[in-house]
Amino acid sequence: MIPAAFFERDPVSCARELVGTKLIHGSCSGIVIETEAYAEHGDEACHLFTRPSARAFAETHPPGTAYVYLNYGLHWLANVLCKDRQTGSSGFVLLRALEPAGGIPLMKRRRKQSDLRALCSGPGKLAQAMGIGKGHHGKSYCESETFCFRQDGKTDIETLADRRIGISSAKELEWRFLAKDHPGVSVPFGKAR
DNA sequence: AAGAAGATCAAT
DNA sequence: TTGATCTTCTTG
Repeated sequence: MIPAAFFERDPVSCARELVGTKLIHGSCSGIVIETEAYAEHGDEACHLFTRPSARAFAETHPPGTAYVYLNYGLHWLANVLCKDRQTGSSGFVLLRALEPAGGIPLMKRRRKQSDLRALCSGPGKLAQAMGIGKGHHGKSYCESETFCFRQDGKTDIETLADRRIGISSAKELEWRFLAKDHPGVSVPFGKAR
């Protein structure tokens, strides 16, 4: 499994390098094909800028912890907490899309959706398909083989940087990372508004 | 106490 | 393009 030391860096590096790894939860797994970085400093879109509760969370949890929250009252979104060893500053990596790998029948049931392409092609869909929700908030991705990242994903992926999706501030930062030409991403390269 | 905004998704 | 649905934060 990827150790907590991996997340003791800035969130942009973590987000970029998570692309191509494999996310595991129980019997389900998928190759990470899209992520976004959110940083404590210089990023007004980050919850660490807008939400006191997120700052408290970052202070009381170690790097590699899941930060899971409900968005629009409907969708759970899964993040990983990062803390730079050098600077001490924090950030999050939002998991935005996977290429389904294992446990696909269960993912289809959770999503009520049989089209492989539509299973994990967005942060809300990904969390729903993988069964990640409220109960995972505060759990470490680095302590159990049944909830973690592994390096046995894909090594031949070319990763591109692009603007982030669905935010109203700090739109110019190219902190979304996606697998080049992959059909399973939430929004194709260059189509972010 | 009440209002607004929000890292989305599926249906129209 | 819109409605669904609720938590968090801000304002009064």
